Amino acid sequence: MVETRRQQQLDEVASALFRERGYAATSVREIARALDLQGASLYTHMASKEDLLWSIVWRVAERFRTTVEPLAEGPGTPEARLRAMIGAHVAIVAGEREHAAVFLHEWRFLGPERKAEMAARRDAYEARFREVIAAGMRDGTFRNGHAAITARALLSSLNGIPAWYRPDGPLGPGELADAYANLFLSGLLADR
Amino acid sequence: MVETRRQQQLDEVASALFRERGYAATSVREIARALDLQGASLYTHMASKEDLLWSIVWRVAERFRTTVEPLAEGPGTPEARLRAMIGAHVAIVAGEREHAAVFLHEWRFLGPERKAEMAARRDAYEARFREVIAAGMRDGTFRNGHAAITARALLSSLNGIPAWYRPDGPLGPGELADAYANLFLSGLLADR
DNA sequence: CCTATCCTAACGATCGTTCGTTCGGAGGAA
DNA sequence: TTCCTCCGAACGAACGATCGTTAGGATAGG
Repeated sequence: MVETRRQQQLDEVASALFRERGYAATSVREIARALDLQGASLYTHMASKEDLLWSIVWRVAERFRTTVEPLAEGPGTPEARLRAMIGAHVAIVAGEREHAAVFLHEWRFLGPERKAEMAARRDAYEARFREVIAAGMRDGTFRNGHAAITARALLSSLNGIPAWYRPDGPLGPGELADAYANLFLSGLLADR
Repeated sequence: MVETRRQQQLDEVASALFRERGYAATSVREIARALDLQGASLYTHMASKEDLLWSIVWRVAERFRTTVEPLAEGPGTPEARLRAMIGAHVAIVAGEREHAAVFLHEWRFLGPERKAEMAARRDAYEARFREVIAAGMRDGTFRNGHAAITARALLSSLNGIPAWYRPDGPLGPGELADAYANLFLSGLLADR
C-alpha cells in the first residue's frame, strides 16, 4: 500500500483543518477546496471521511507506540527511563504538532471499533508511564505517592504542548523536554 | 434573567451530550430527545444552539474568574497562593466535571466574537498563574526556570482531570489538589 | 382568557457519498 | 511513428439524510 503524492497532500491538508475546526465541523467539501478540488473528487483518494481521520490517527499512534513505549522497558534507572520517555514524547508532540493534535483530540470521532482500539492503546501507553513511576517509588528514587495520578498529570501536561508550542520560538524540543523533566522530577521549590 | 427549571435541565442535558459527543456532533434533536421533547420545542427555552453552549461556557468561566483569580493577588507567599489557586481550580474541574469539560474543550465552537472573548479570558487566567510562579522565582522560593512553560504545564495537567476523575473514587477533590500541588512543588524525586 | 409550553410541518441549507462521464497521458501493437 | 486501448483523476449533478431554525396551531394550568 504505497502512499501517493496526492494522498500525502490530503493527509496534510485534512490534519490542518481537523486541528483548527475539529473533525465533525470540517466538511469534505472544505477539505477539497483547500486542494482546489471538488468534494466528490476526494473519493478517488480516500474511502470515506472517517478513513481519512483514521489514517492520520493511526500513523501518530504507531509513532508513539514504536518510539516511546520500548523506552519503558529499556535499561537504566526509573529516572533515566522516565526522562527518555518524556524526551521521545515531546519530540512527537512538538515536532508534529498538527498531526499530534488531531491524534490527541479527534480520535473520539472514529467509529465504535476503532475508537475502542485507540482507547485501549491509550490505556496501555499510560500504563507504561505508570509502571516506570511505580518502579521509581518502589526502589526509593521517587517520593511515594499516587503513581496513576502522577502519570496522568505528566501526560496531560505533555499533551498540552501542541496547543501552544511554536517551533520558531526560543525553545527547541530538546530544551522543552528537559524543562518538563526537571519540573516533574525536581519540582518548583528551590533546594533549602 | 431568571433561570427556569426547564432551562436548568436543558443546560444539564446539553452539557452531558456536548461533553460526550462534542458540540458540533450533537444535534438539537438529540438534546431534545434526552428531554422527551421535539427538536423544535427547545426553542421555547433557548435562542439558538450556540446560545445554549454559551450559557454553559460563560457560567464556568465566571466561576474560574471569581473564585480562582482573586487568590493570585491575595496575601501570603507565592507558594501559599499557588497552592490556594490549585485547590480552587481543582475544586471546579473535579466538582463540576461535566460543565468544566465543555468549557475546556467546546468553547472554540462559539462564534468569532465570543470565541475571541474566551481566548482573551483564558490568556488572562493563565497570566495569573504565571505571575505567581514568576514572583516565587524572583524571591528565591522557586527554582529559576521558565514561568510561562511552568504555568502552562500546570494548567494542562489540572485541566486533564475531568477526563478521568470519578467523584466516587478513592480521592476527594481536596486530596487530589494536594497531590497535584505536592507534585509540582516538590517534584517526584525523593530527598537525598 | 391568557400565557407558557409543546406539537406538527416545513423551510432552505448542507451533509457524506454515489453516479456517469470526460479528459489526458501511458503503454503496447501495427 | 501512428493508432488504439486502458486507466487514474477529476468533474458536475444528484442522492437521501440530516442540519438549525421558523411558523402556526393545539393544549393546559392559573
